[in-house]
Amino acid sequence: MHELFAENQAFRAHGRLWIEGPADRFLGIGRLELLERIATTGSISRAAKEMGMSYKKAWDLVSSMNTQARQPLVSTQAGGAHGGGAALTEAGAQAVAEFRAMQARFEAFLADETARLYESK
Amino acid sequence: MHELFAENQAFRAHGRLWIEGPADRFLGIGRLELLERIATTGSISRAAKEMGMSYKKAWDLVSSMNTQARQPLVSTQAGGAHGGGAALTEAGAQAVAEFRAMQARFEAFLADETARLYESK
DNA sequence: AGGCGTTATACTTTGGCAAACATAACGCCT
DNA sequence: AGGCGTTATGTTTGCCAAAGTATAACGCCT
Repeated sequence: MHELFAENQAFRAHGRLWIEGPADRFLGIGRLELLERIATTGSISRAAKEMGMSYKKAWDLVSSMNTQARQPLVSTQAGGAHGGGAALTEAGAQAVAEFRAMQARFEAFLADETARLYESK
Repeated sequence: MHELFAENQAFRAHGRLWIEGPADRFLGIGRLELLERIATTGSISRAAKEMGMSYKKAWDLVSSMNTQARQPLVSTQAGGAHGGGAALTEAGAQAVAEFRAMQARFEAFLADETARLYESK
């Protein structure tokens, strides 16, 4: 047992991981979740509502990702059947898959570091 | 070369790492730097000034760390020679060393993930 | 043609939090 | 005793990012 950190595992390694783009933050856990919900709901507004996020904020995030990436991650249509909608592009689906994997490796790293806090020297 | 991320290495994995304590954030890169400067300057106020941080904020951070840890990380004296001062305790020095190492492993992880963005599949 | 739900974008308001300000206490030192 | 630089703590101010409000355009569908 480690001397510094208390016996009841009250200390844990936490963190945030994201990909920084040419202009701005490009993709983090929040944007990832938004992309996933756009994929399942077929619309930015429904994805935003599910996350308790304003449509404006969601749209700004999508815009930030689309303008930074070589190819847009989300394709949109204003008007049409059901008023329009949005979907992931090929590049969008690929970005989701890659960042999910990166995030999983990060969570393994954090679990490892938390364990290390309590291992005897 | 990867299809998603542009040719000029404009995308990089970034992140923040910290140790969450029983009540609150316990130790991150900002608090670490503060502790290190307390060690070298011998005072909270000088450490804060070096970092462009208000004394109050620095004191609040020290207080948060001292109350969460089993033993205080920083010992202080109000009044006395030169008005008083502050120093790292044994536990404080140990916390600095351990978190420095954790942060170094994290930076290696980030460099690895950045490289992975550009490796061919 | 008009309705609907969506995307698209500008403008205004608000809330939370960091910074600034203020004050007291402490204990050596001259 | 009084000054000094520090710790210790409460209160106020200000800022800016987030949220909210408003409006327009789009294109299927009845």
